[in-house]
Amino acid sequence: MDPFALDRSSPVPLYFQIAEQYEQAIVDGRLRPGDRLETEVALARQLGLSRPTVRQAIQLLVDKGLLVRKRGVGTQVVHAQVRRALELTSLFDDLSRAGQAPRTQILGLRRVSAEPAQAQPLQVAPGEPIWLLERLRLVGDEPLAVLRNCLRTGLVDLEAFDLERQGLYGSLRRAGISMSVARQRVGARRASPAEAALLSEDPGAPLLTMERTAYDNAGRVVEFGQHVYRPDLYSFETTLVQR
Amino acid sequence: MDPFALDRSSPVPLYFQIAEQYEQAIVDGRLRPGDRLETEVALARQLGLSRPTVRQAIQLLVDKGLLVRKRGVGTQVVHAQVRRALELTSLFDDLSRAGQAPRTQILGLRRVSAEPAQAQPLQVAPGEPIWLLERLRLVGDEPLAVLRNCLRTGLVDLEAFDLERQGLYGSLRRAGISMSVARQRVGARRASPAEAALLSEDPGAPLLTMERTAYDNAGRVVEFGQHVYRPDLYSFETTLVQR
DNA sequence: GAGTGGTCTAGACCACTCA
DNA sequence: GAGTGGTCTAGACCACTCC
Repeated sequence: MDPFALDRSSPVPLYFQIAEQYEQAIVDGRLRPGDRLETEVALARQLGLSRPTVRQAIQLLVDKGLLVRKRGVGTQVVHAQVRRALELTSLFDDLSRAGQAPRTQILGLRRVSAEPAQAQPLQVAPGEPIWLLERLRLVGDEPLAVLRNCLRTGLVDLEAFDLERQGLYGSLRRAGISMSVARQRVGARRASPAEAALLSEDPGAPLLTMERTAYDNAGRVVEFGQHVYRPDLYSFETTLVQR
Repeated sequence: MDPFALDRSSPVPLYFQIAEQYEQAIVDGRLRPGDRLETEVALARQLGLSRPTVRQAIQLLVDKGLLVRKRGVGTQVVHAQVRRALELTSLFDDLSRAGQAPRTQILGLRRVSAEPAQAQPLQVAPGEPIWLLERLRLVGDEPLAVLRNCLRTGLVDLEAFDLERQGLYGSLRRAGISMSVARQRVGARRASPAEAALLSEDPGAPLLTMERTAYDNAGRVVEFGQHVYRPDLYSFETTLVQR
């Protein structure tokens, strides 16, 4: 490993700068699966930092599934091909980063009265107005997913944003709304006739489903989504870490 | 919140004791969604601990998606019905804890020569001997999933364990092998005729699929699984946290 | 016995939020 | 301006692994 370049005047925390450089080294192949890192104490001495700061950096990468630690032994790069972990982002971000040129087609955006099935996850009273957004996601010319989202009104005026270009999460970020936590459930079912038509699939074809409820950093529900994906074009990848 | 009972002679770390008691309070309803916790400094003073220790406890629950923090504001309980997050466990554990009396039927356990498709994820040479384990999981009398696992030989003698009663992960734990990290991919596809017969489904019915590679805390591949689930009986739940 | 990561202390300064 | 969480320091002792 090359020496680190730390910028103490940067607003980026030191532990994050360290973690970024290690992550890059792993992705680049400068650190290979099974390689041992230097000990936390040695690293702290070399970098002129305290051990807790170095430890915080390593912990970040352990949580991402890139490193494994063993007491009395040391810290090693995990023996796995590194792929991007599932993060709290939208499908739009996922595909943009994969360079696949996603497009979005708005099928409908309107204010409706919340039905009980929508009101409950959004934690509003039934009959209250909510945003209902339906979109078709395409990658190239292939339809990929049908996205259906419910949002509380009052948070943001969705019609003011270019949802086709920025995606929903990008628009929310621009409005100053940042997601903090999300719960999601992934399942499967047959395509309805309408979904099959939109996705160029046979009726009854298997679809991957995802339901997600997202919360801001005040713990309030921001968004509830029910999405269906073509399983030949999309799947969900997660890294699980024992804590 | 009631005062905490900390046991400094316990081998359980103090930060974990604190986190456990908060988690219990949230599950019990003594702490309700939106409730504010006391400040980290105040908590440290009351508990007679340093602030970093208290902070470590809170971080654990933030990572679990139970609490949200906001600088300049405070720490709150997230506005969500609390459900168990997806952890690094097996389906057997999942169902046991849900009180659903899972059963396992071993369809086959044998040593085979690794085919390339099996050798690659296990990181052994093609043709090397590996364990191949096929099981049918049932809940009550309903078939739930077909589980197919490949393991490196040499780690453990699978025939020495009662896989029907303990599950695979339980057997590995007994053999002193603990999982540290796992990567998994969830998708969907049609049932093959054989799978349909095992799962009491129609051929071509939609199935939920999961591929998982698990690593021990030396970063070595331990297990590679390809599983299919009946989507009416099982789905995958995850909590995503912005870091 | 030497070396590792796991836990913990008792402070410090800062950026941010809100009144 | 007061109070919050975010970051960072410079140590300490312990449990565990390996030789």
